[in-house]
Amino acid sequence: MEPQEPDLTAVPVTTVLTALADDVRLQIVRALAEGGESACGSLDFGVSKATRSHHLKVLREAGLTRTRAVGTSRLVRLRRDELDKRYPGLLDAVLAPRPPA
Amino acid sequence: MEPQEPDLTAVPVTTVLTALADDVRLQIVRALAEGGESACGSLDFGVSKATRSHHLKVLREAGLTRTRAVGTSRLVRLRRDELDKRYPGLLDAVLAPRPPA
DNA sequence: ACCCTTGTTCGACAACTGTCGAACAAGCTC
DNA sequence: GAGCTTGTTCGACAGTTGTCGAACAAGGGT
Repeated sequence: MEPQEPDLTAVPVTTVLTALADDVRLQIVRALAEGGESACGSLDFGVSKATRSHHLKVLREAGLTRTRAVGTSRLVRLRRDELDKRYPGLLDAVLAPRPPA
Repeated sequence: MEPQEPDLTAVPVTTVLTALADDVRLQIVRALAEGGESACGSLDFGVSKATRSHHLKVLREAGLTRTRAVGTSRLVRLRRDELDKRYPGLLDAVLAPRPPA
């Protein structure tokens, strides 16, 4: 049971949307979109590491990210290309900056 | 006590995504996108009317739909233009048909 | 070997969510 | 007005979710 990283065609849209529909996770995705591959530890958004680990798992299982272990760290990256292919425009739409009002 | 339909700028993205991240609601949105303004009653997707009413409320409060009363019915419609303006590409991305595999 | 760093997993808990039937409200039609 | 149609609201209930601290696991450095 290692690759908890599903094929995108096997993930329902609602699962992807659910994964994106959380503030912490959206911040993580945004950070990954802007900063590229990052260590889990650098993705700190004010929750405990247990909670962060949970959110990263949700993202991974929704097909949004890939994780690889390097030393004691784990590097996480967004599956941008695949996502853009299966959900054209989705990430752009979600991550786009919006006028505050 | 009119149904409240928030200004889109007042709705967090996560709220919109949460509203879309449900199978029944997604079917409703899809039906509205394809069929235009529809009566609540015509939006039957195998849940009780209480549940359907709940989902329509979630959509309305997320700024996705508008509702107006006509006789004993209520006509619901998608706030397409506003949504496309605030979240360019989002609805297109979510509603687009996807290859099954 | 020891410890420190980095993460994951394990309960536990409160909050939220989807669902239903029943009761209620408001408007048509007879 | 009586009754029907169309929806909403009100508990209630089970399931899911976000959160945490604590325990655990694995690697690296000294």
